[in-house]
Amino acid sequence: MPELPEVEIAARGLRAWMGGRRIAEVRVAATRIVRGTSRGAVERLCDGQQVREVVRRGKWIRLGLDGGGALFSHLGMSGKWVVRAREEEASASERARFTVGGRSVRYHDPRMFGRLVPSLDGAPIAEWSALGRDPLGDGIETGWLGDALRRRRVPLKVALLDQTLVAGIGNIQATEALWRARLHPERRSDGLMAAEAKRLCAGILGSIEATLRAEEGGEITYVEEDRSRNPFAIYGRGGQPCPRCRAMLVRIVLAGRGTVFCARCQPPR
DNA sequence: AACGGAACCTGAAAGC
DNA sequence: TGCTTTCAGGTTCCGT
Repeated sequence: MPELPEVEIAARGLRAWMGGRRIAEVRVAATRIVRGTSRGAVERLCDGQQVREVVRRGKWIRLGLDGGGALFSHLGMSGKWVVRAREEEASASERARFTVGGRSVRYHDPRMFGRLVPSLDGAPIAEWSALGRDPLGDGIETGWLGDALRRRRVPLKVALLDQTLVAGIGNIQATEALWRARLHPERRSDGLMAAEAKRLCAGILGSIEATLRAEEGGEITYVEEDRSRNPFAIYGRGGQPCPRCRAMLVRIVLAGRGTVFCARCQPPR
């Protein structure tokens, strides 16, 4: 599912396909994707507008339009931006279509958890304003992360999933970052030593960068669409040996989410 | 107030 | 073989 690296790749795609170009035609097919307002509102906002910039923060993308408005995009769990020839037929999961530069930029989202949110004056929507630091855009550093974690009293995994702390981390990146940092997902966030916060900071950035390298280029495939192409070290690998120490990877449910970790190199405390 | 769990969805995989 | 059930999880909402 889309987390920071996948959304970053989507933003790069949108920038290449739409940046500086005029939207000649818009069609939003699924009302559920828009929510709160009508699909017509999105169509009226974007129709004929030039895309001035494409910015990503966390798992959100903001398309800035030359008329002053903006369109915000969240991919939910199965959203994807793709480019197609204009004449190519719509797939069953197509929810919106933007004709730009002679090509067709399409939003696919089979499960429809994603959202397209119009902002008439370009002002940030509440979800965007609430986001914490973006590891790539803002950068994160050890001292800040350690302080922020110590102010909370939740399992580390829960803290990492909180978009108001570090924006863009989802279940996969949280799992991978904790493994890289050799930290147990249930360790309490207020009990971290400085050295551990340093490892976690490096783990977050390392995992995001590794995922970006593994997934960039070509059209993106989410791991649950094709499990044979799992680029992650331990996500989705419960019951298999830890790639670092060969102990059996354990899968638990934490905060309602599948959580894989190595009981040997991610000790409970 | 904070926290857990359900709901929202559909396609794929597992179970029978 | 084919139908049914379970699972996946980002975010919001609701009940305790």
